[in-house]
Amino acid sequence: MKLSQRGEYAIQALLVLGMNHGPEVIRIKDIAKQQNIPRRFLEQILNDLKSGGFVQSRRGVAGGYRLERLPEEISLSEIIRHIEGPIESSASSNIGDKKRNLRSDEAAKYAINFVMQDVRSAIVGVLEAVTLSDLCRRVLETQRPIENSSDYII
Amino acid sequence: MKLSQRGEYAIQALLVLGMNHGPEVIRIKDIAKQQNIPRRFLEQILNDLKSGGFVQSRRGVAGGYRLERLPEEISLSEIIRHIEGPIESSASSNIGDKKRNLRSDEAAKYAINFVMQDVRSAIVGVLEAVTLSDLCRRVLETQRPIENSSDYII
DNA sequence: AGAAACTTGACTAAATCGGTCGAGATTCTA
DNA sequence: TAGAATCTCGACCGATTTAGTCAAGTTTCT
Repeated sequence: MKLSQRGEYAIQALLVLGMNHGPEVIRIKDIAKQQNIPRRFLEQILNDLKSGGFVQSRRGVAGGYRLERLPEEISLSEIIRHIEGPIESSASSNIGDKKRNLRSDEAAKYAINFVMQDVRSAIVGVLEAVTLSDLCRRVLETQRPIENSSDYII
Repeated sequence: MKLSQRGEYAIQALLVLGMNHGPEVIRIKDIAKQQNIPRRFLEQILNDLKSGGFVQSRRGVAGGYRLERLPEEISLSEIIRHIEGPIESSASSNIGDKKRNLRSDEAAKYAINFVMQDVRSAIVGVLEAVTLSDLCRRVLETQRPIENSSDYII
């Protein structure tokens, strides 16, 4: 299970928008700079996220992006499914429910597909449980681990 | 999580060898025909499985392949790991244990990687639990679902 | 000796990936 | 109302990966 660069960038961008969640809008340029993402590439990705209903945009000189939904209501599985295509491949539905009189290669593929379906369920299970705001929290913890630490007295 | 064609063929081939497990050897040609796999491509794959210690080969006119290990002792995770490369990407180890003073893109990547690690564990968990012989059993069930069925009386 | 099989490594066509680019549409501000 | 800043849309491109082919071997049986 490898997350594509595109997918990782998408989550990074959403993470920035999630960290600065509010009515105001953030420019592509700033996201690109902060997260070190190629700007033109990020344009594509944000556009895609917009058509997926994850973000809103404002054009013009004071334009930019903001989240369209609450960070608590966006799960990683949705993001990844939209950006990388469906996690559960539809290949299984070819044979699907016949289950009888299969050629031996079909029988083999069917059995393999059965366990791959379990794999995909497991993946979705994990990703479903993690929201954008969960991820934001983790970033905060990572970035400010020193506050309230006892060995930080002058 | 998409299984590559190569990976699917590999499992299909092992499945054939698992179904006919014994001292005798099975020809590439027959596996290819039964599973409808391009013969030249299958040669490559079986070779790869051989170097991975999954199968043995015999050359010459009465040659062919057989399993090197018992079907009960070959897990899907091993097969897939060998044929598709490691499931757990090593990308995480770049940052890994610093966890402090990260640039914001590093912090984001770190958080993302954390959950992806969970995803990979979940995948491995499923694949680890399924052996080749489990898969063989399933194929048998699929191919002969009618035996002992009450509506199969002449 | 010859046929039948595996072995090895190079090769190729097509798809995907990561990314760039140009030209346009919108909106703010002076 | 001009111009600058910003998002928008779609075409394009080079590198890598994937799926598969091929040729020339080597080994073994008969």
